[in-house]
Amino acid sequence: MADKRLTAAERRSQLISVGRTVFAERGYDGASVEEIAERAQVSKPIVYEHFGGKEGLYAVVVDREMEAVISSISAAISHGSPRDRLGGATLAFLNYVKDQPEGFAVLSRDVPAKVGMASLLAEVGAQVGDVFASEFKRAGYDTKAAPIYAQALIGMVTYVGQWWTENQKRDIEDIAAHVTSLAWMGLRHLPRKPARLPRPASDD
Amino acid sequence: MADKRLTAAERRSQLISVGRTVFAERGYDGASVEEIAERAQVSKPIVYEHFGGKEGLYAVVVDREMEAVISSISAAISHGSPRDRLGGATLAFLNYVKDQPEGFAVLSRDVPAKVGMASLLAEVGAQVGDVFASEFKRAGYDTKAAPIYAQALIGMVTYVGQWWTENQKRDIEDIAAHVTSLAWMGLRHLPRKPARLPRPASDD
DNA sequence: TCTCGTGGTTACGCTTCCGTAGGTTACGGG
DNA sequence: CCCGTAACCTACGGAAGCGTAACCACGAGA
Repeated sequence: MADKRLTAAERRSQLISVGRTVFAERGYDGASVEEIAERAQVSKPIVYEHFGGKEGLYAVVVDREMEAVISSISAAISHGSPRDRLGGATLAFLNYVKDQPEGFAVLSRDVPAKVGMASLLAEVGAQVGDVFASEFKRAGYDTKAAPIYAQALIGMVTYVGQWWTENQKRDIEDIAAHVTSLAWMGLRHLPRKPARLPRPASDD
Repeated sequence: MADKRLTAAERRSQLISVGRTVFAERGYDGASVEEIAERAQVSKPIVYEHFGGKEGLYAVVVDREMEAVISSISAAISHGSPRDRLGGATLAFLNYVKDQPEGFAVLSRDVPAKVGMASLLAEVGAQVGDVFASEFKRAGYDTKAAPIYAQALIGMVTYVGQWWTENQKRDIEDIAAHVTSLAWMGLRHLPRKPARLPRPASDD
């Protein structure tokens, strides 16, 4: 039955793991402390003992996952040519999705406060936007457009990651290479001013 | 106080509108029938009278929004050059985000069943993937990569839409033009085989 | 063997909601 | 003037689910 008594540290670590699984499956609101306790073969107050409540456990889980993604991506963009950095970041993110699908699910789901994937991506987006802005300035492009491209790239990568988890799991490096290629070629060949779009046929 | 008695049709239509707002703010689980009823200046059983329950109202709201998005995009891609179609679809989607932010929020949030944005995008993704596949075949490219590019494009557009709602609301046509430009240029200049990515520094 | 701390448990109060049963007001036609 | 029907309400049953109070078990040292 393995209903041995664990030390506080062991139990805590186990609860974090179980909690991540349950939060990934059901989201923050949908997850119940009882289910987490039950899956850990333990009763509810233990969870309160260790984390003070649902939100406390959730905070720990999210924090750990954020840390994991950030450090992984940071390492990838720390050196190399611009193109290598773009490709490295893409691959790093997609590898996280592959290796930690539960963590990715937790971060992607709706969250109570201002944590989670949304805020992470907002920050990454702002940083990428800044990098683009300086590059754009050098090349004589409109710097005000830089954030748009940054957001577009992030959306590209994250959505592909989401898609990968839900469909046939192809080779992630292959996918990363294709996505990087699309992004890089798009950026390299940007016109100084984008072409005007056809007006929709609604009014005028 | 405007607490007049409405006809069934009027009340129904009002409840759909109020429901959309509340579902947009709180999501399906977070929304309560009581709050919807309260905001409609009506008591709870009225909602059950008209829609049979929370899920019934939700289904109607989602159905209407799906219809709106699909018809808008369909119109945009029905004619013109490939590039115009790409730009038209992008603009149509972003215009929906702009004009119906509540509807977009409802569709984007987590949902109980298999409805909502996720399934919509999955379908759109499959269709775009098919178009790309035939184009790729003509041009002698690897057709197996087509879905990747389709997903990447969809992620790009939807994430930019999301970002737009949360930040300074710039001119949507301008944004659509930039996004289209990035996508189009990326696609036009795709290499036959993407460059290999640098391996991450982990193993081997 | 007593006792004391660590790692548990059962049982409950309280709130929030969904969904429903049964009663109440206004209004138009005979 | 009266009655039926369409629109609406108050009030409740019951299920989750969070968080807590209060009580057990068991092993190690005095």
